[in-house]
Amino acid sequence: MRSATPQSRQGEQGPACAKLPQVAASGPVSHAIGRVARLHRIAAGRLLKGLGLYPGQEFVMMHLWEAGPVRQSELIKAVELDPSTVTKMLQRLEQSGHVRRRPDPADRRAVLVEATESSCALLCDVTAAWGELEEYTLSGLDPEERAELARLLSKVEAGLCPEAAGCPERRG
Amino acid sequence: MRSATPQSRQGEQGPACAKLPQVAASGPVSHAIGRVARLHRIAAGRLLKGLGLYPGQEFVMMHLWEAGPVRQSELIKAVELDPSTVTKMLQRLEQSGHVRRRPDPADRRAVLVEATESSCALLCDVTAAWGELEEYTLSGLDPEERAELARLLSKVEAGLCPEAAGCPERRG
DNA sequence: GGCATATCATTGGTCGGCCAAGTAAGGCGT
DNA sequence: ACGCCTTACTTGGCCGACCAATGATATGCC
Repeated sequence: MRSATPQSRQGEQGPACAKLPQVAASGPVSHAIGRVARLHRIAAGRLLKGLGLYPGQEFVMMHLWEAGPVRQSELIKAVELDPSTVTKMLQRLEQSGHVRRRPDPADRRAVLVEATESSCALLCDVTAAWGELEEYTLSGLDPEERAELARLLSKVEAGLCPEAAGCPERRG
Repeated sequence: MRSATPQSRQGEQGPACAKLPQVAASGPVSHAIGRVARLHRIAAGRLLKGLGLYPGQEFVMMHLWEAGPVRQSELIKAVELDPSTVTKMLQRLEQSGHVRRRPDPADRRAVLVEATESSCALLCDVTAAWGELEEYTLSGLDPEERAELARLLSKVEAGLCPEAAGCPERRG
């Protein structure tokens, strides 16, 4: 109801346009998840920018730092992303010198991926940035709330994740 | 060895690669937010797919359905996205017939956006899908947990959002 | 051995999302 | 009336992320 009298043309749209009181209010948690994730990602982006990484790449690098040279397929499983996403990310990470790739001698389909030495210098910075992000995200929540949030999120994740097969595909 | 004993080559990475116990475990909530949001978006995508919408577009359409013809700048404020994001989304929504745009007679810079009649037929479906998504997301949480999650998320959002100016830009 | 199938990775395309820059038009102040 | 700042949108470029389809290799089965 701000500018532009909302019902000006609204009522004329047709019978199918049953006016619901508060469309946007439906699914408050879903909305919140989206917005929080977006803001969180932006914050991550800022912290990572100075380190030469883009948001999302930290996960890959962290796994590489932690696990050493790994097969790409394993990396994909670890970060739980689409293979094509990882491929493209690795191409960019390779080009920016954070990662090295070579064919796996034991399996000519596979590719071994490892963090470069220079990238290892980032480990501490990234870890610090990540910790800072966590703190920034949770500022304003006391320890108890933080634990509860972590618990609830992992519960939601569990409900969202494994049922990829049985999740609602169509309505009805 | 195929799964590769994790420490096989690890120690050789170099001195800069100080081994941290669980790099990935740092920032558990941040990790969870990212993963939950991703899964949530995928679920939303599935539900929306049959309706001809892509995830993210629902917010725009919902606002248009609710508010009627609005200035694009107002839409941008409402959905809290980058102007360029909204521009491109609207171009696609216009092309797919969900939205109509025309210049604002009162301000020749501005553009008025409104949902098309045909798109209004989707209102109920989208609302239903959105409700289903909410339910699917929260399945496994009792009412009390749901309320608590909503509360915590909005607290996190509040902490993340307004301090866009004062948020951590660099480490230190 | 030889063929069907599964796995690994890549390519191409599409979207959402951001930033940075640019254009166009209104609004002021003097 | 002129210049100047602000607002409103667009464009181009880039990245993460998905899906679908493809080419290469391994492997299983007969």
